[in-house]
Amino acid sequence: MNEDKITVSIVEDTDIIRDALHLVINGSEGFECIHVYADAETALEDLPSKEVDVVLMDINLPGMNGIECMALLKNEMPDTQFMMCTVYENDDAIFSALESGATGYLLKRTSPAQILEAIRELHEGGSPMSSEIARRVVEGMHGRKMSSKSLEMLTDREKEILEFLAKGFLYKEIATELFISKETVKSHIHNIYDKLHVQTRTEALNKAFQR
Amino acid sequence: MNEDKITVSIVEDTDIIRDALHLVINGSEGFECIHVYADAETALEDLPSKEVDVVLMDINLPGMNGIECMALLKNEMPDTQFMMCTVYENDDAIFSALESGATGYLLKRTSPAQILEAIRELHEGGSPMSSEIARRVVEGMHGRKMSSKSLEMLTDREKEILEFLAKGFLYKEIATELFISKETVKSHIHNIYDKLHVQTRTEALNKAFQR
DNA sequence: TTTAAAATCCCCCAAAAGGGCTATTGTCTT
DNA sequence: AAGACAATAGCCCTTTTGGGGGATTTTAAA
Repeated sequence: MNEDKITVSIVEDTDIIRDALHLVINGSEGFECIHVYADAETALEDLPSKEVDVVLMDINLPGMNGIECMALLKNEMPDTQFMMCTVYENDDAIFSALESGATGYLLKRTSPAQILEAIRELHEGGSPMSSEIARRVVEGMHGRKMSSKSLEMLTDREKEILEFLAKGFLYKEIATELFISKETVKSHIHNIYDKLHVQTRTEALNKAFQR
Repeated sequence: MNEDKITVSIVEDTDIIRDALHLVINGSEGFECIHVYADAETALEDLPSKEVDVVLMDINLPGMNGIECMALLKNEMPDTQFMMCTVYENDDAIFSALESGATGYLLKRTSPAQILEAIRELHEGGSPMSSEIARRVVEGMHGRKMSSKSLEMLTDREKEILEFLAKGFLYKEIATELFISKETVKSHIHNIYDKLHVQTRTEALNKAFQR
């Protein structure tokens, strides 16, 4: 009877919000809120022994913050989906949450109906994000490929060799890979460094890609 | 009278789809489709001289593909928002589109109503993505910080030195920065390489960060 | 056809990186 | 007090990098 319900846990320190979420979720067809926690430490103790589909995690918690807590929990519960649910919309919080394993990210002003919809979407394999969040994420990716400014001066061959440099290949390995001599590889790299105004491999990679 | 309309252009080679989008957009309150193109080359010639809020761009075009076309257009029209609209959902297409400047990414099976909603969202500063796409993007970010598995074995000092390695510092520069000898830096790096099972700086950085 | 840009290769040489090994000094935990 | 670990530092040695040149060939453009 409830094998088709989506099970949810909540980690949220503000009583009113926690209780409201609890009520909304339990009052909705197809959802069941099975645990609530007021802080990271309690959640860390109790949650790993349970099975739950989705965890709604606040970031601003007393003591350990929600991102760290989520990162630790995700290790022990790799199949559980974590949705950050917070007022923070600064890039650091967003990126470190997503990099640490969150798959959804909602702002607190999201309506109950949207939260339920997001939980369902998360459970079905999507990654619900408030649209402002999505934009931040996408903008974080812009211009990652090649800082076209410097890179467009590179020839195709040079870009090809740059790819190998990025993979950490030795000159002689690149030479073997491309069926050319080590000296030629050196020449190309010399030209690449000239064009990018750098002296070392790492500088070149930092300039060529965004990192 | 139409300063509040969202102006849209379409680049799409399939006649039926192009016409259908055209009709849907022009038939909807608040939207106006002002140009349509059947291929990248024509769009590149004509679009930069126009002003348009949103461009719907197909990826699979005859001749130049939509991603390249969008990258070139984005350079000349930095304020225009580009939404990729395609059947492709492989990671390469998604990432290179977003890295090249797209801010939205829809799959073709999206309904007309959702497409209109997405255009509006895009125009208002969001980044509409089909949920499968969002998940791919988010998964692309997972584990970017530090592959905690290998990195948690590093001491604080070692992590500190790793940061300098990432910036491309020479051993002696790191030594100066940290007020220790070059030999000590070398020792730390040696230990880092041991723990990460690598032999070179670039390998270490590739393993430590996700790139 | 002349020119220019790419791609190819070689030599010399110095600086940097990295492997291996040992050793001292703290600090913390048993 | 003993053991473990971290941070510090040094020495010897090899490989890799990267900076200078210079040279040839192929390809593309003017």
